[in-house]
Amino acid sequence: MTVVRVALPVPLPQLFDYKLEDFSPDDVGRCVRVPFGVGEQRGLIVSATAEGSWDPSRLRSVRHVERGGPPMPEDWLALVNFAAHYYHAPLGEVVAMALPPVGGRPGVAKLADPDPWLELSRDGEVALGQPPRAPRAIAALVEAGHRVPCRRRALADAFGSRVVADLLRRGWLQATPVSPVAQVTGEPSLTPAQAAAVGAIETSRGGFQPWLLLGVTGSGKTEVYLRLARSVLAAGGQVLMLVPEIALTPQLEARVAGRFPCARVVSLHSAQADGARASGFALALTGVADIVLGTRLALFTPLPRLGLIIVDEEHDPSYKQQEGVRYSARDLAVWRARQRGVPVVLGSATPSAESWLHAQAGRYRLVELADRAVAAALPTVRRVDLRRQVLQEGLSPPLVDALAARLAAGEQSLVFLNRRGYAPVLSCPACGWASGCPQCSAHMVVHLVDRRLRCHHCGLDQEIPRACPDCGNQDLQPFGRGTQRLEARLAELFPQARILRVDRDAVRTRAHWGEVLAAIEAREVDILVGTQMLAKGHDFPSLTLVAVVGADASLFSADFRASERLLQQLMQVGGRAGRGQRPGEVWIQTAYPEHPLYAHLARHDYPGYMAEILAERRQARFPPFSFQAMLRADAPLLETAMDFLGQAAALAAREPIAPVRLFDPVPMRLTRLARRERAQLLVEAPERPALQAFLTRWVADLYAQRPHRALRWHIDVDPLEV
DNA sequence: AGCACGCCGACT
DNA sequence: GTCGGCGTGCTC
Repeated sequence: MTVVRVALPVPLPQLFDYKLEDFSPDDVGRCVRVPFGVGEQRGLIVSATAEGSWDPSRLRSVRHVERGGPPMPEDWLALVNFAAHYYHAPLGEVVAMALPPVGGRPGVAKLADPDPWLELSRDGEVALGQPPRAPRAIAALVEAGHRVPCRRRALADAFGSRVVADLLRRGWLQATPVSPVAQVTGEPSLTPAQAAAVGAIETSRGGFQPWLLLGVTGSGKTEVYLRLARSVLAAGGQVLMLVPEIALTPQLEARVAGRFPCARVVSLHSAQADGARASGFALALTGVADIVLGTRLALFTPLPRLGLIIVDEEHDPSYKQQEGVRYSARDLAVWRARQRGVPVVLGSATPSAESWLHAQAGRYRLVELADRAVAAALPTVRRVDLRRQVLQEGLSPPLVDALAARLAAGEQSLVFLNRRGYAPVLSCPACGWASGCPQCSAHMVVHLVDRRLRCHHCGLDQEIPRACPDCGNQDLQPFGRGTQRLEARLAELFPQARILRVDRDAVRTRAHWGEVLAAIEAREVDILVGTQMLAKGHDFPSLTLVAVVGADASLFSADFRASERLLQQLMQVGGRAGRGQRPGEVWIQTAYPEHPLYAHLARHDYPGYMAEILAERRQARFPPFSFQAMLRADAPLLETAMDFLGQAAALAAREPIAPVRLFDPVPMRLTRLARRERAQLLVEAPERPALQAFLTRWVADLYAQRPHRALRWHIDVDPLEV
């Protein structure tokens, strides 16, 4: 009789012990179904003990152990365990998040390679006869009778899966091991900087080493990743490649798969069907997958042969999960690399302040790709001084002229405004009514395209009122500007131009996104109007002008990370310009042309501005010179949330906590969200261990509280928004 | 988080 | 007489 400790997806900071009659040691890491309360739960065995801490007479029995596949390996359990401790989340919740969804559990069959390399023998050729709809390559293969490996799926497409199954049974077709780098296609020559970067990073193969790969947009970071991947694959390793968003993956996916036709490339992201995610996970777990390409959740992929981790655009905030278990996939990637003794490459043109400081301190090694691989020069940055311009619908005359010039020259322009909708608020000039969201402390945004008012926070969607709800005035005015309004204005100014708006409202699906990219590439668009969707990693070779509208708004934000983020965003979107043969220009409309951020941007001096940011943060003792955690609480009434945080502060004050510092509980900036009032309490410490030690005690105390039933709370370690 | 138990108010 | 409000407590 063995007692197993099971992690269950319940918000309780503990494991649950169960009896397991026919336990075998490799059941550790397996999923189980167990009785829990009146119902049943699915969980994971994380350890086994001779006797648990629980009264043995009250133990219940495991109902079912899922023994259909290999258990989760020990290093994977250590990873989720670390994440649970570091982020102070219940292990069961971390496990539930890290494993693929239940509905898509792969069967035993899917654990094997679903599309293996097969080799056709001479005998097989005879039996096949004339394939009905053979692709040319396979037809040639059959005619020549060569022993050339090909994919099972390709053969099945050509001859039908029944024929292939029959040939396999007769032994005329055999599975053959093929090196993932047996074929490598489309390697261009490397620039000297790329070659140097690859050479440098390769010296660390086979051991833990974080690298910060600093490469301006267009300098060819991806090529460096692919070269590094190649040598890891050749040495029998697996590569984990993280990218910020799903929208980016189809392009990259195609490029990776195209480069290594013999490698099994698996992509993982949250938009996938459960089954696809589960089988990708299984292929990685069984060591079939050579390259795993995915968003932050892919960090939790089990990889028995892991040889390299790549985190592309490491500064991107989407690596931090903002709900549930609030983990940073980038930070965990570095931990994972250390755990497995492999290098990790953090790539960005605009590294985060955190990574930049690590590089300066020598904890990460810095490699730089200084030159653009695809274009001669970086774009010229111009600042349009708004104090000397009369704006018309948000556009200054010089900017309009610049757009007109590009249009005349047959070149593409992009107008960047990070605010979707027509106008951020509808208001009544007569009585001052504004389109406040009834559920949030925010304004409902005017969407003129479909005549709706929408709250961008809770999703509430209403018809635009014909008259003021307060005074009946029929002349309601949209205030401010969003992408829709900008698009409308541009259409007025340039009736002959083909204008395409690209934001989350206009581009809803992945397929649509692909069409949009294709249209831009085919030069079927003259002027793009878009949000940050357009800012990320796409090559638009005919784009020569990027115009930034309304950037000033985040220049003086209360969030200390706002300027870092703005600079990153502007450099990213500016990097879209001039990636073809022609040089690009970036125009920025601003009332503060002398602001150091714009000045550094104009000089393409990221390190220079980063030095300023870091000096300010050091002075103010903000991260990365201090370490933070945020306790957030929400409830229907603000008072409930504030009371809980007050109690939490009192708990902390029971013993001396220096050097940890607690701030006063405050309502969040967006206090009301979806009918819940939110407040937060910031905790800060000069060192991570001090913060962690405090959090461990504090969170245990918090779990022991019995707060108001409507109250929800969570801890956010290393919060991005303060 | 769920879910059951339990103790008080206005209905068929 | 009961349906149902949500306070309280528990889950190996």
